[in-house]
Amino acid sequence: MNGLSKRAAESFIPTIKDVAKTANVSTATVSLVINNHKRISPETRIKVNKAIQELNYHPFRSARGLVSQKTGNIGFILTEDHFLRSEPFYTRIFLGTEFAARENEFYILLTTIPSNFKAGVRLPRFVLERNVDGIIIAGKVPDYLIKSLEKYNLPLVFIDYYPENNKYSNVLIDNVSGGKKAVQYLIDSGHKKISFIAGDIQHPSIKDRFLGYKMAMEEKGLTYDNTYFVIDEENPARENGYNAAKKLFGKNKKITAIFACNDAMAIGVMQYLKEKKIKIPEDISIIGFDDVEADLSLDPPLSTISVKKTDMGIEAIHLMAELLKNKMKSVKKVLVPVELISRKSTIQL
Amino acid sequence: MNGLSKRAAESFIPTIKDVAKTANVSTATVSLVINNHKRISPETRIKVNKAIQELNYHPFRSARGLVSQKTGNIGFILTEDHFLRSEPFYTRIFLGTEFAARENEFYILLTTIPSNFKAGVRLPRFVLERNVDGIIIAGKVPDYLIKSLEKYNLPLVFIDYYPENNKYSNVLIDNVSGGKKAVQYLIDSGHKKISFIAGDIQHPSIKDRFLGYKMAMEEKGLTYDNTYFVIDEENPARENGYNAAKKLFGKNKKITAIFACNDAMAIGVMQYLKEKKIKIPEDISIIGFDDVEADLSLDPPLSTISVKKTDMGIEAIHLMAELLKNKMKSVKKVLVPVELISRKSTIQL
DNA sequence: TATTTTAGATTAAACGTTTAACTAAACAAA
DNA sequence: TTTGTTTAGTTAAACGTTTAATCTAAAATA
Repeated sequence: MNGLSKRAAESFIPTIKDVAKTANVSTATVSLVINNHKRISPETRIKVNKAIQELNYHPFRSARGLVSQKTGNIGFILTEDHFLRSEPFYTRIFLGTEFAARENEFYILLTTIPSNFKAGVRLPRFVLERNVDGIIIAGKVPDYLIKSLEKYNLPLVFIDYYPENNKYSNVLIDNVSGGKKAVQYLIDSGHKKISFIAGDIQHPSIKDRFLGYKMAMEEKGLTYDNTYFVIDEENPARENGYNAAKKLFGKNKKITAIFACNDAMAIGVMQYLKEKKIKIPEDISIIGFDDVEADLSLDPPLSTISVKKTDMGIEAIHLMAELLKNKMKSVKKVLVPVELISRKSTIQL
Repeated sequence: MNGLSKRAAESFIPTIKDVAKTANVSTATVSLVINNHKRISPETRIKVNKAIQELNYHPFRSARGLVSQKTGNIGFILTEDHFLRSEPFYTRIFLGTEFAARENEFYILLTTIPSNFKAGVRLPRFVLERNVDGIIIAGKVPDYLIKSLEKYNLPLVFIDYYPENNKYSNVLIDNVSGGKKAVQYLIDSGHKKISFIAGDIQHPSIKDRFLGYKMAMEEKGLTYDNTYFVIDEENPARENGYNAAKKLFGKNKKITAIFACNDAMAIGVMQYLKEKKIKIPEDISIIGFDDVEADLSLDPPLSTISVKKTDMGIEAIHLMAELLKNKMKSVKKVLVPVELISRKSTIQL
């Protein structure tokens, strides 16, 4: 026998006790070395580290978690809707967090909540079981969720959304300049009668895209009125893009270009135009926002404002890392730039 | 004071003790109820459950983990190469595991390892810290990794790869019938001189795709010889597709169609053909394997054998769940079907 | 009735860390 | 010399569960 723990029989996994015994110090000392506490002499430090090396010791995460109340995990919350939707937008953001988490020594726990999360629905398991140190929330979620989470005092970081009270750090798309770029591009291509189509106009991101639209129009001295907009759709989904297009052409026949608040709606619009034998882009140019995979398999491929989804996830992890380390409480906001992608759904007049 | 734990002052998070006190039983009893042990009378069970409800109690994961040595987490290992590559293939599989994990009450911890993992490189942190109950490995990984993992006695499930000893459960693409489908399709389109291009021909999946090629050719009574193949590229990447195409046309001028072992190589081939002003599909038809996002933005879009990546991840979680529940030790293998996707890179002769 | 078995609960130890409180030694100041 | 301070380490409790061993009362058996 080597005098080490009884686990020695099977494939030996050392504990802090084994290290202490080997280095001839107390377990407390080993712990202090691991967490590199100041009050350890260089000699002891070396001695203990040698033992750690020798035994190939690594602290057991669960044991640490129990006493320190820290898990090393970060929760990521998406609505079911956002997780399952055909266009992978939020899942890309999620992958971005996975990317950055590796460098920051975090693990990400993903969960979804019902899109209509409300009283009675239980919170994510990782919250209840206290299995995360902080939470990243991507996309619009019900206010009630945020209220419920607040009781747990976990740092929260939002992506592509922020609750009204505006007291959390977040990562946002530069929606205003995205909207502006889209419309400027259309204007530069010779369009003057440019429509804006949206759903969920209360959503901060959508509002901002609309703002970008208006700014671009006004800067170029172009006028618009209500017959240019259909912004009363409930949510910005394909079918509502279709419906909006129908409404639009019911009230305005002179439009030559459409800026849809996102690609999903743009796709719906295209479907409507096709049914009505309106040619894209010859009769109507159309540009979306988001740059989702589906854009490429459309006929014609959709021009759009591309959002750097991976970067958003990365930025969120950076924010979270700061929150967890510095305990910094100041709210920080990151704007992620966007890029115009010109494909075949837009044309020079 | 309510007589409950001292945490009561702040936002109160109950422990098992609080539940015990409230229900007037021992903590052991509460624990037994939670883990629904048989030897608990119905009355006690009800009483305890009532207390649990009342206090909104949820066991602390770390504490459970410490004593039970179970974490509720599953590790997912990818080589860096596979995580970062432009075509999201393995990340799709990963998302599949995330999808199924939700239903199975697992959390997935993702990590990457250096593509050339070898002695001296440390194992994934979640292994060392004993933070997972099992591991899913996607894509080809060095043998040394598997050897190293074996010491930890964790259930292993492989996706799209399996080590030589063949003693682990795994989820594989139906590569043989995929290869067959691709080539049958070309033959049905009138092609007779069909080339096969590959890298890493030792890889079981690639080998099987080649096997499918041969079977299809032979079934239709078509002959082939070495001038039809370039299979000595090191790995199936874009640049090697390019190189392989160059070699191919160096030794065989009569080819009318190419079956590339995957889309990455197919893309490389297309690049070569373009440079040489060889028209796709008029002069040469080309079909790939995998169905990655990039296929759609090619000119022309690439015909391919589509692999259900999400399904592969889901199946892996199912296998893992079985392993963890039943402790079933028998090796199980799942073949995921594939589908021919005809785009514009192939033509009827 | 006396004895054994069983059902249902409890006691107490254990899991592997961290950390507040303590101690002993070395040193400095008076 | 005494007293106080600093440094480097130890002791022991605590974190919140699970579970083997034990206990007790009731039920079953002889």
